[in-house]
Amino acid sequence: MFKARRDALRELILSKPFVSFEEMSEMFPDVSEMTLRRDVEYFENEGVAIKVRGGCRSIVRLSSDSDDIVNLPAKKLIAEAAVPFLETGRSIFIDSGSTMRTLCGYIPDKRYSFTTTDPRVALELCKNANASVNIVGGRMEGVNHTVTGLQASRFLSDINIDTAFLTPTGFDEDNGFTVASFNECELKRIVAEKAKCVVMLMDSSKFGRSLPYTFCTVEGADVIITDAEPETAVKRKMLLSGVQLICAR
Amino acid sequence: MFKARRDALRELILSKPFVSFEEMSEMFPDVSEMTLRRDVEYFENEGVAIKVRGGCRSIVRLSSDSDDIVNLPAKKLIAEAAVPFLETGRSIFIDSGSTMRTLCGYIPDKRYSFTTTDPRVALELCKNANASVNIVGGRMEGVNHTVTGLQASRFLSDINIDTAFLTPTGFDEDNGFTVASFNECELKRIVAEKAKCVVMLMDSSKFGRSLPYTFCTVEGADVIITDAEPETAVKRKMLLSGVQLICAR
DNA sequence: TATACTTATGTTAATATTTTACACCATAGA
DNA sequence: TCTATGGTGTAAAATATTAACATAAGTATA
Repeated sequence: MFKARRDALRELILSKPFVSFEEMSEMFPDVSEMTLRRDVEYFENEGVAIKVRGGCRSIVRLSSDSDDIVNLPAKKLIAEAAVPFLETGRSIFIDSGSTMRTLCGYIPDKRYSFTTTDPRVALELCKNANASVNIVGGRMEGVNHTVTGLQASRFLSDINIDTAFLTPTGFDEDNGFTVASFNECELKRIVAEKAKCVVMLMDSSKFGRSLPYTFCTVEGADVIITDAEPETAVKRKMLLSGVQLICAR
Repeated sequence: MFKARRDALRELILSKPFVSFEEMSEMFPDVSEMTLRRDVEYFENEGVAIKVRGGCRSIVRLSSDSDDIVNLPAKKLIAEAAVPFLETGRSIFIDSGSTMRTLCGYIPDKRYSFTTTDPRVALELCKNANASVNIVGGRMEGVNHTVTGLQASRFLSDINIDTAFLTPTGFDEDNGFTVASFNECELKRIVAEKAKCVVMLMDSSKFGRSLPYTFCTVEGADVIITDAEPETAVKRKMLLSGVQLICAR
């Protein structure tokens, strides 16, 4: 029955932003590519996906707010590399920012339990029917749309965090991971300290930039995911600290 | 300068769901198709459009949450009528929902102090540089994007509310203002009880509908703003309760 | 149960698009 | 002025998509 195939295919498509015909063929080796093409055409008519060269993209995964994210291609690579660190049944913290919003598009619809300080991240995550989404309450910063303040700190102190996905505004060897605002730093620091595993997502434009407030040192991170090799000295320091360094490309 | 071309092209792309390379070439006969291809690639990286066979599609025209608000004209009238009840220097609560999102567009940029349960409302309010915006923390409901749960209740109990702008899902004479979910009801009830002034925004489609959970009675409201006269009996009851009834038209 | 009919699928050739690679030109900074 | 950078054009090469027809598998009707 072709219905079963379509259902499985739909799930695959909904689970990530892009699926190639190659992947589909791998998943369904017993039907021809032409059939899969026709399936995709069907999904396009259904409004589930749109056909692109080489495969298709799921509509729900297209981030809705088209505010141009700088360095989007790098962030996409990083996001993809970060997905394997998600674990169901654990408490996962997702930071604020465009890198995290990009990540959201790559998160499959499984029974994850999320907490975030970014309302836009929360909205994206809510598209996943199986996810449980918590948003941290508090004062919202007008510019970067992150929640901070006393209420936010209190909120966080009440919950446990297994894995935290964080992003800095800058990073260098001496000061570690830094941000521009005190409040934001405070929040991230709490999260970094509570989390059993800190996964730092950082595109290469952050390298060599240092901002006033450090929320985490190199040693404080467990995993660093980036899109380019850092300088040798920096790299050595990371590896000596026992950090797992991933260069997505 | 290629910038002018890109800007014009961006506008074209944003104006409709699909633009073919043919159309683009027609619009810019003096550049090669290859250049337009490269432009489209640029837009794809920017997150503005996605390449498809034969041209490109604009992301804003696809995004799933370009949710058409039902009965928008009525909601606009109601929103406009609600603005005079906003006061600077007071703690203002804004409910979740499309009526409230409509309201946001009418709020002038003054030194208001807002608290809301709706992340989309929060994002809208943040556009006002002078506003102070607080978002209630807690569990986010996937469907209607409102925050509820124990954390949310606790959050609310810590703050004062002067004026609360609320919306019901249904309203009738016997049951008052009702909603479909227990958690949502719980939250609204807390707000309605804490607020010194309850302003109920309700388009006429809510009349005569009754849902399982009542969060506020007619007497509990101070102002009711709607777009059509309620039945005489209902109207009499409202006026006898000392409620200020406003029919925006 | 047999028959016709619809629908899903496979195969391959024809077609169209996309990419690649390289050359060229203009502009801006040294 | 030289050199580097980035935008652009051209055409061939690689690739993907479509179209057309053939076949199988269900489905409905007599």
